[in-house]
Amino acid sequence: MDAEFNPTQRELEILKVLWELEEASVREVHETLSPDSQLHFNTVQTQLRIMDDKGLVTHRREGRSFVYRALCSREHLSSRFLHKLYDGSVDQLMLNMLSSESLSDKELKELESLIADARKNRKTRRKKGK
Amino acid sequence: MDAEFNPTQRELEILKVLWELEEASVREVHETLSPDSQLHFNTVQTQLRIMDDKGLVTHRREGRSFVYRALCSREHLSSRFLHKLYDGSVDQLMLNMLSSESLSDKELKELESLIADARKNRKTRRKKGK
DNA sequence: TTCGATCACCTAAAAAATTAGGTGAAAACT
DNA sequence: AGTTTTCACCTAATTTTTTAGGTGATCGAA
Repeated sequence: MDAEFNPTQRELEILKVLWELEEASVREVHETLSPDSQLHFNTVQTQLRIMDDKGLVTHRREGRSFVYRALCSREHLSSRFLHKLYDGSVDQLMLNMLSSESLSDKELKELESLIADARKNRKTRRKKGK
Repeated sequence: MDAEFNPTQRELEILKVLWELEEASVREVHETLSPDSQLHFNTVQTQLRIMDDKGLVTHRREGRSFVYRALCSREHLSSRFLHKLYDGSVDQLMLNMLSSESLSDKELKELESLIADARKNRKTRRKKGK
């Protein structure tokens, strides 16, 4: 895959649908993405074909139609984006997000326990030898 | 500013330069962005003008040249991107990043106290009104 | 079996992003 | 003073993204 990969706005939306549905035909993507058919069916189809060319998604045949699947995960994408933005210093990002208004108190509280868990898991993992 | 704002690849690079330098003339941005002048000076200049039109940056005159400044922070941008990607459930992302190998134990520990601090500060701020 | 719906595929128009050439004015240098 | 450099500004070519029309094949229903 491309190292310098940056999904387009629309590509992102399509990826989100694929992540949600795991796998989806053009029709399914189209209907999920644009239930009121603002977007033309063919538009989505072309987009998916282009994304396929780019190596962003794959497809397999199922009967008469194609079933698409994303080739990169949500985490992969966000991680790459953040690394690009913060030049690798992810903890800097974390700090920033924590001090920003973007997280609710609830999220903050949840985070606290998440981190505790993460640390616990690390220890266990290390004892078992990675 | 635009609610549905998505910076372009190049726009992102330029923003990064502006974040780094706080403020910068076209020349400074150009030289930082492309020290070997792969990119034409005018290219950067045009890009900055467009970004100015979009409300992504501002400029002020300083002598004969313009000095540009970013109108959105790194945190703002990443926060927005992540919210878009994760539909608001940022803790999901955090969890993922925590379980990844990108953070050391030390960083993890620091984060823990950071979160504690953040929560404390929130409470204080709320008591004071706002 | 005929008709309409659905599909992949081909094509291309429209819009946006990216790049840079050219001009004239102001500044700096010689 | 004359030449070169630097700048904003104007313009446009190129590329990429976004959109969708048209064709023919296949499938299902009437």
